[in-house]
Amino acid sequence: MASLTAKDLTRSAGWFHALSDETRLKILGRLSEGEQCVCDLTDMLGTAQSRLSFHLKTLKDAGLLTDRREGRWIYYALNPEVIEEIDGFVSSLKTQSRRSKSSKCCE
Amino acid sequence: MASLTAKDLTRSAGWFHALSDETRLKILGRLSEGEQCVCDLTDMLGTAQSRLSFHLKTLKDAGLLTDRREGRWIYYALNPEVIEEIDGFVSSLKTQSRRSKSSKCCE
DNA sequence: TTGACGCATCAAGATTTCTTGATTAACGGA
DNA sequence: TCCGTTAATCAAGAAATCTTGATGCGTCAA
Repeated sequence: MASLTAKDLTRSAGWFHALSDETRLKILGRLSEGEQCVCDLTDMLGTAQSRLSFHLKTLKDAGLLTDRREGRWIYYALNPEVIEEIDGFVSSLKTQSRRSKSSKCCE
Repeated sequence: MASLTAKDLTRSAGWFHALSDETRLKILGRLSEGEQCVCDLTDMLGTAQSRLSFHLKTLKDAGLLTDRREGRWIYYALNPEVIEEIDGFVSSLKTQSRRSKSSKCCE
């Protein structure tokens, strides 16, 4: 967190932008149960297909999802590596926020 | 993550929106070293004062920051409680993404 | 090879967010 | 009290994002 390059900053902001939409959080919630095809997600969200496709692309472009085709269907899944990176980012922020909280007591 | 109410969803999306901007991530990086007054942040960012104020408000409204006045100055700091909540959210997503990854091996 | 299905992409408009410059409010010192 | 400083707020325009409906592309089955 402390030493983020400009590139890191852009990438991190991209992660959080991908997470900043309720529809996309619902998608992630569903995918956290495992890989899903687009058709199942469409049923769950009850939304226009192009809208879902837009949000899936947003998540995928940010690196949070992977996809694969199987016949006519396309399956999306969480990308554990990137999610670990996000977790690392937030964890380090947490650690530092606790440190700075305690430092306030002694100033 | 699995059982998010509509209200939770909105709140979580709000957190991530607050984190989705490079300027705001820089602010958080600075505040992770401890409380800072607005004037110091202005110097660091070299940006218009109203712009900084806008981003501080965005972060504060999402719950990530606290502020306090001391004479003429206003000090901002990370809000550890909310940052822990965010960390909890992302951690649970991480845990589930690992689980679903391994489940793919056995289907 | 034709038609139906599953999904991505495109274009256009609607909405939200961001930036900038001006104004205002709160505070402390002279 | 008056003035300078610090920072929030406002208004307006710019830019980014989202939604919708239409279109296109790949795949499978008949």
